[in-house]
Amino acid sequence: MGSGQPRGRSGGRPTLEEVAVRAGVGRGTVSRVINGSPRVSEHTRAAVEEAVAELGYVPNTAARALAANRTDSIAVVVPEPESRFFSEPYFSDIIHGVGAALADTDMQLLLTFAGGDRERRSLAQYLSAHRVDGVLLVSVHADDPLPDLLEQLEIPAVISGRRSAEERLASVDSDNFGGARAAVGHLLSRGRRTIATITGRLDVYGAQRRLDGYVDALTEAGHPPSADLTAHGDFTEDGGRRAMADLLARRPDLDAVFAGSDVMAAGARQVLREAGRRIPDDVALVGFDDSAIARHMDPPLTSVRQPIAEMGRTMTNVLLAEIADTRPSAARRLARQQIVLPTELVCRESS
Amino acid sequence: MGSGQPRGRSGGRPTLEEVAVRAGVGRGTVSRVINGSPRVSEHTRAAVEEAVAELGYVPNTAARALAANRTDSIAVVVPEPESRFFSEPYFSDIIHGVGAALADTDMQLLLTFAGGDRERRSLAQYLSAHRVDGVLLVSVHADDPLPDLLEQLEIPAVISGRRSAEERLASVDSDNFGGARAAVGHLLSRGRRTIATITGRLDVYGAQRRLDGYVDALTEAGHPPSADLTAHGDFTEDGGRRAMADLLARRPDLDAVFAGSDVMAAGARQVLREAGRRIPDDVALVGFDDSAIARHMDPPLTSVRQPIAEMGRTMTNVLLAEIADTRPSAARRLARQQIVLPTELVCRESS
DNA sequence: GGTAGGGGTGGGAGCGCTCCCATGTGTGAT
DNA sequence: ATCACACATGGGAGCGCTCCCACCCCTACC
Repeated sequence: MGSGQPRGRSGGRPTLEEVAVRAGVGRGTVSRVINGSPRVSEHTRAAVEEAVAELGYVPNTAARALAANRTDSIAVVVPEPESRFFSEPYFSDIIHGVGAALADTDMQLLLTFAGGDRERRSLAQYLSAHRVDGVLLVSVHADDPLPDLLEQLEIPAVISGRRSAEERLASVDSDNFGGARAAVGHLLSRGRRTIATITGRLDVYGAQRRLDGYVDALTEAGHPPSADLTAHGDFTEDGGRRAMADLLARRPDLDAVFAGSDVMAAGARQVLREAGRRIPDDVALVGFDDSAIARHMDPPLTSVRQPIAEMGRTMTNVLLAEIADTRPSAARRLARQQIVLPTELVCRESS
Repeated sequence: MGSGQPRGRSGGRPTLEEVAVRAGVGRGTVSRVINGSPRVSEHTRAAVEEAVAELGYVPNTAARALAANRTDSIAVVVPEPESRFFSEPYFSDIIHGVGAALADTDMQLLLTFAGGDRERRSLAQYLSAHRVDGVLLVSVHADDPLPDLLEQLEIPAVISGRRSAEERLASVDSDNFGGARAAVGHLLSRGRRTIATITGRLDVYGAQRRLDGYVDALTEAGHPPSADLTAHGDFTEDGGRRAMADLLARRPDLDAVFAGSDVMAAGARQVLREAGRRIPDDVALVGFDDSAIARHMDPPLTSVRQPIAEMGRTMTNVLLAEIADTRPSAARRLARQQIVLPTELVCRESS
């Protein structure tokens, strides 16, 4: 593709020039009005705005992009092959927030997929061509080369979550540590004492932080966790099942489980059932994400809610600010924000 | 927004002209090579391709769009306010398919939201400005003016599902009728005889077709359904609850329920539970969509799977074909495709 | 040997906009 | 009245590409 015929040369959509003629002013003046420059008299501005309305003028983006060397669009990069990503509402919610934040602007949202090798290459090329003003990176792995490429190209970018404690890019994360602490604190307050945890992939920073929060809450309460109460899942339901089976084998006396995601909690629930443990009577269960699964599970799952849509909104606003920032790149680099949004424990019947 | 400074004028990215100089040919020739025109000698083509590779040349989209009056991008219009839309994986899956189909092309994917009135207006303006080559319409209501606008502007468009039996736009739908028939047939084959149904909003064509399929299957089997076995939901969980309560009140003897969506089935399940009916022992339950909820429900829900990602892929291919079609618009109008993709019954423990 | 014809090629003329410099035009200070 | 300066305005010069016409040269045919 990429060829295709030019379709019926724009059935006479009005141009800047025509607006100028109609309003009896010069092109430059119309351009100033369109772009909200203050250097136009009130009277002239009114005349131009009238002409714009009469003609139904809409600026041609391509021409503007060409002349001004900006695109008025940002890209969301989706690490597609992870089907986990698509099977959870995370993606939809982030996009939801991004869309909301963008609604107040003229910016367009581009969706790009960084799935296979080929797609990654063409994405790199795409970014090198500066075809977007900024990039939103969703769910990036620690070893992804994309953030470095963006830094090198000096393309504004914001990452959801972060890759490590010292993230160089601007980032918006949720308080995984605090959420985990709250979840475990809740279990403690319910009288549970032998609290196990199922972690996500620990090369994902957020998963590590959830584990940290678990350890911290228990330690603070004077019940430092023994190592055999921690099992590692990989964010999948099956991983949750395996981890739960391990835990039961090692510590049949456990009376609560904090899972690093709802999906893993779903797997754990199944194994607990099969082992004849009642939830929450014998074992309390808490998840993370507060996804649809949590509400529909039997019993409904207590879970830590992340403000995902708000993360999307915040990411977008941070990105727009970076794009608008005209200071030298060194200053911009120093000003990069690291935002952490609060999480919230949603109590249901599983605990 | 929409203003913002031009960022560091393109640190010398190579242009067509520079490639031409390097390859020792004219601009026109390079353009021909880039666009795969056959009117270039093998020898010249090789020289140009080498120069392109050496310089790392990437065409400037804005310039191309301006000169050729095409954008190489398509838009997916998302009817955002429907939170139902975002809470189900439908959206993600469609996008997934669209992305896959687009991976083979140079087309870009734009996401536009048609939420509030303001957004709708700016979308209309956006489309009027022909800023995309084509549009994918997802989940459109029967009375939405957008499709008509698109037709009038002669912008190629494909709709997911359809608005009525005689859809004027090209469309890709799943076989709702067949899926419902299969679901009901399955219940009949399991010996159920008093089969009720909970419909979605009947102004959604697909919901009507599911009801039609239900009626058809029962009629064909010689058990034409009585009217009191049909209750109307609105695709929400709460609607499912209410409909189920109605049904139980009217026909306490029912032994199976076919719900028009998994979410409504979830609501129904709850009411059945509370009424002391065991699933599937007393009442068999079948849903529609095969969403994550179906898998995680207790007991896991038998459901009709729609090939959503494939719908996205197919829609995209149909749209690309329409965009490439250069015949007069009357001929194009006649050639609009109406595609129906098969559905599949996924049997689980609820039936 | 002359004349069509065709494939291959170069480059002018825009596409519609922004940027910026040059040119008014009015104000206040000198 | 004179100068300086700010503000408002017009329009030339591109931005990088595609389209298309003119041109060249070579083959084929008369």
